[in-house]
Amino acid sequence: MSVKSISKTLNTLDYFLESDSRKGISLKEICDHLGFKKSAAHHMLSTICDQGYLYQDLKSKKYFLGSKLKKFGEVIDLNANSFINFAEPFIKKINDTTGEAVHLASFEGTKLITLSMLESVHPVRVDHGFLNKDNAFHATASGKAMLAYMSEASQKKILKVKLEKFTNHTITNINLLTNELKKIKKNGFATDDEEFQPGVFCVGYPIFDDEQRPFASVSCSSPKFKIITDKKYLEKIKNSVKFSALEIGKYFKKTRKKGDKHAA
Amino acid sequence: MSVKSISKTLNTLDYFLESDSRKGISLKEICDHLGFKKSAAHHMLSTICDQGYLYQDLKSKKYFLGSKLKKFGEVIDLNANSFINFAEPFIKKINDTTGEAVHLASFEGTKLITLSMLESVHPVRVDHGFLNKDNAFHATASGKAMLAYMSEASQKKILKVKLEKFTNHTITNINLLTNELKKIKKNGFATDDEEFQPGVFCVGYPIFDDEQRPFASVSCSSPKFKIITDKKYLEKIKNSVKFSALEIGKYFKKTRKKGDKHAA
DNA sequence: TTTAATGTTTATCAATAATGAACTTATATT
DNA sequence: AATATAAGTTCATTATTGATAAACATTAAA
Repeated sequence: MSVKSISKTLNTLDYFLESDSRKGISLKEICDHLGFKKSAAHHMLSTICDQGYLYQDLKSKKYFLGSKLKKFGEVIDLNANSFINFAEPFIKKINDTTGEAVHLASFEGTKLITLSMLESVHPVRVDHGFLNKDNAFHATASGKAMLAYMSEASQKKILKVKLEKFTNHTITNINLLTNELKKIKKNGFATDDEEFQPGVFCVGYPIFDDEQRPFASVSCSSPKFKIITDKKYLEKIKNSVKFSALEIGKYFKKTRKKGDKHAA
Repeated sequence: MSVKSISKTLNTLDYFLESDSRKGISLKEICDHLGFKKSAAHHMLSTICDQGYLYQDLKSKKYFLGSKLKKFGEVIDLNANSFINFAEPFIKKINDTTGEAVHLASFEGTKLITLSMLESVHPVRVDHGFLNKDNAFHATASGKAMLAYMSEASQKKILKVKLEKFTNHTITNINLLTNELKKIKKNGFATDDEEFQPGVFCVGYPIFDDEQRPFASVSCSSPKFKIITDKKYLEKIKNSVKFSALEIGKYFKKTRKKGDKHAA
């Protein structure tokens, strides 16, 4: 069960993030885009403004992001940036050797998140930019690479949602997926054979923390036809991703302390 | 009228900001601190997690700030940082010459906000750190310096809330305050004579944007007894703050464009 | 100045969020 | 390891609350 007025509120904040809100957003625009009645929206926005998450310009009546939200960024930066920075050169290395798009992923609860990415440098490139992968744990190499090494309990929680069918190749059957995960654990890496986007083949390796739990993953995406026509190409990618995944994993040997979070 | 479930939600997010949430916060702790029933809190938190603003660790069940909140920081940084950076050396200059605490303030809607600050270097120092000044427009030199130069309509909106009495000197009568604002406009600067904190005297000058509207203000806080015992001290502070306020105002002559926000 | 459009307030009513109990899972203690 | 205790989750019920629509106010446009 979810609380409707909370969803609406957070969807509204999302809208400020997606659209260019620097010149403010009017009540009307918010209602039009999110399907709210102006009266209800007004109550909602007043409440949000009271708390300082948004504010309303006194003259134009338009709404702006409140500086309080900036503080969250500062707090979260403190936590996550050092890992991303550590990983950066190794992500770059995959990108340099393969020329393909590379993604560093992690997860928050049951959601797959993208920590950083580098795009393909090839003319025919795989461009999935910052596609929302929230619910694509089961359909991506990044997701499956982590999933395979999680406890059964964690797997269950993540997979209890309906497995969305992104392409004809997406594995939406839980049993088939469980088998796939076992295979991944045996092989040490995951693939995504057009399961998320047609024509795109990905290879993903898990990154383990100091307790040998999957904390993140790196993946490399390439056009499927290249994999088919050049058998050695897949090997090249696999080697590159594997190497970087191992190197990034060394982050935890240096810096992480016991009792930290991320105990999936 | 405000929407209760929204307030609760945002208060909850605030709690993550105030407390050190890096190791997660339990449902219990949230309930204890904010006075929620665990059942209701669970519904609320599930909804927030669905939207990615928080997430729940699969094993420990504790809640963490979601990386989505980081994105707000990035967007807002883009907007505001350049002004703060521009102002920084002039804030520093006041701090250097007086040794007292200096604040750069602005406002969002009807809320007074602190953009940056430097603490006093004196042994007996005025330490109001990051005291929440949301509702202290009427009781601070920063607030009054901006208020004095706003349109009547804007003044009215800001002052329609109950004027909180922080000290015996706080002006809580709207008529007295209106007179005070007129005097400020005539003098060109505002003072806070123990109106916000006992024993603290502040001087504040407004900073105008390219349309001659008050956009921000600088203030300098010193112990009241220094002002009393050394008559020249106040002049020294006033000169220093005035100079910096004027210099910071030059920001708008260079960079700001028409049609921007902040049309108070 | 009039009209249109957007934003704000209010009172009412149906929908929804809060409740407490039952249940499950995790943690602590013996 | 077994039990006890505490924390987290789910469910059905009911009262509260948030959505509504209409009236009102303000701003922008004609």
